Amino acid sequence: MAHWLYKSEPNVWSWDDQVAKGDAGEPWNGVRNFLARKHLQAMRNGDTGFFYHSNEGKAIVGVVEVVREYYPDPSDETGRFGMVDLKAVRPLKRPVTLQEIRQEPRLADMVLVNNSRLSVQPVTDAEWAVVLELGGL
DNA sequence: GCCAACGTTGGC
DNA sequence: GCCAACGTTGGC
Repeated sequence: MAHWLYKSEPNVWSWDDQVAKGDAGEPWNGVRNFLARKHLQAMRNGDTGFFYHSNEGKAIVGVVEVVREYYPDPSDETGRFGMVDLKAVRPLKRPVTLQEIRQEPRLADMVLVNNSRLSVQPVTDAEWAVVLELGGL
């Protein structure tokens, strides 16, 4: 099973918003980047990912799961981009901040550190375990 | 609020 | 198919 990281500005779509949707999940729409699309297309039902708050908070705050695989994004007029549905699984006991991630040698290769602008990123199994550990899970 | 980094667009 | 210009993102 693969792992991912999703970035969202909390004033647009926050972890609390995601939790409020419950098990029904919510489309992760609005991606307009080809590399991010590639990652979305590679996702499978049951894949888990981190929910990251950019700008405000700058921290990984929770775990989400893919509940619907890639399908067209109706908000994309060009028809080139799609989305997946995500549901909230559980929050981290404590948020893992970007600062902590930068200071952790085992996370030096995380995409978040090296290409912070990519909105949907792959996370390796090793990185997944380290972040869960830092987050108290 | 600034600015660096990056991805996309469009002219040639 | 290249590359300059532009727009956007996101950390600080």
